[in-house]
Amino acid sequence: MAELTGVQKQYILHWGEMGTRWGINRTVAQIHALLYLSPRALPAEEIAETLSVARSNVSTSIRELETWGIVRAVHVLGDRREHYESMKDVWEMFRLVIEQRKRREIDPTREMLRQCLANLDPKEPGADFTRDRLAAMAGFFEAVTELHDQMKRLPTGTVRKLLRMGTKVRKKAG
Amino acid sequence: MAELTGVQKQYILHWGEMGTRWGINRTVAQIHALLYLSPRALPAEEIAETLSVARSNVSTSIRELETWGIVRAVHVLGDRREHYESMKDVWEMFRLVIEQRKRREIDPTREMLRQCLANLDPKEPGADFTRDRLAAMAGFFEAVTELHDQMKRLPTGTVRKLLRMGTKVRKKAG
DNA sequence: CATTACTTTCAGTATAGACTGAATATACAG
DNA sequence: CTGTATATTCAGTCTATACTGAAAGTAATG
Repeated sequence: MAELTGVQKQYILHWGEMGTRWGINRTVAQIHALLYLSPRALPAEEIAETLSVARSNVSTSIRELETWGIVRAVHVLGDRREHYESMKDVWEMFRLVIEQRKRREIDPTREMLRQCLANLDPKEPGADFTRDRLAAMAGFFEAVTELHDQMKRLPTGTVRKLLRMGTKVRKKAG
Repeated sequence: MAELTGVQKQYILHWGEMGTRWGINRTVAQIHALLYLSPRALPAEEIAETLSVARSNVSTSIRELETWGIVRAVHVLGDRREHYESMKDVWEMFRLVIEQRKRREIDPTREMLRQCLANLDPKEPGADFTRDRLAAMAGFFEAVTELHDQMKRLPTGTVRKLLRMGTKVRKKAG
């Protein structure tokens, strides 16, 4: 098992920390960090040793990363074990994560807001006020969804191009 | 103390749930939801009763919301107690939260990546590979920062306008 | 088909962070 | 000043979630 370099340690610890702040399990994030920096696919056993976590914990965490679609198992000739590697395209990685978090969190929230607006009894005291607040929030989430859809249609690399165009775009819109 | 309507309950519970998924304390999120839907500012006592949490818990949570800048104390004539109200402008609210999370999480990550690139020993095995990975990640975070800066300069409402222009913008960039 | 290598599951344990309530601090009213 | 209303702090408790290790499951090998 290769020891971690100082830089790897720094990156992995930070990434784990950031993960927790965004509702992602620390170990899951650390494993992702390790694989992202690894030039070769690693077997679960080695991941467990390197990060000092239980083998079973690696198993569960890897599965989570696989469901995100940012880690996959590969096979190495002459080795029965699964080896895991991370996707290397950072933009694609975040695109996948964002798309899925949108599906799991934004979409249900939009649905909830729609439900609330539907359930709203106009005879309740303050119903008008409540409707305004719900509608404003719903509008925001619709916009976020719109933004996401627009981005999704862009081929990789175009977002970066758009950013460079930023100033011009702002002028047109302003 | 006013009882919650069904719609309020639904909204508050969902909002609390979403909070936890994004690393925000459930109670903090629930209090925000309650205040957002409330047509009048509420004293801490009433918030505690309505949500069935300890008065002290409300105190702490309110302070957190105040540091985000999305809740503030107001005074009611003939009442010594502080009453709390939420900002109602949804866009501004999210702008504040995003700006601060960027400062707390994106900026330190950029810094960490810079540090890592600086600390990288070119004699270490695989240093070139590591540098590539770090640089790619750093590029992404720079882009996110750029995007954030661009947005920050837009007056409220313009983002919505831009979204409507989306298709045209995509053509220009494509 | 027995053995070995590897992976997953899961019941129990550990732990970080949330929450409570009593104690303390603050500030207003009389 | 004294008493009362309100707000904050903090030590201890609770709880949701992460994590472990043993047991069960799966699959390759000889």
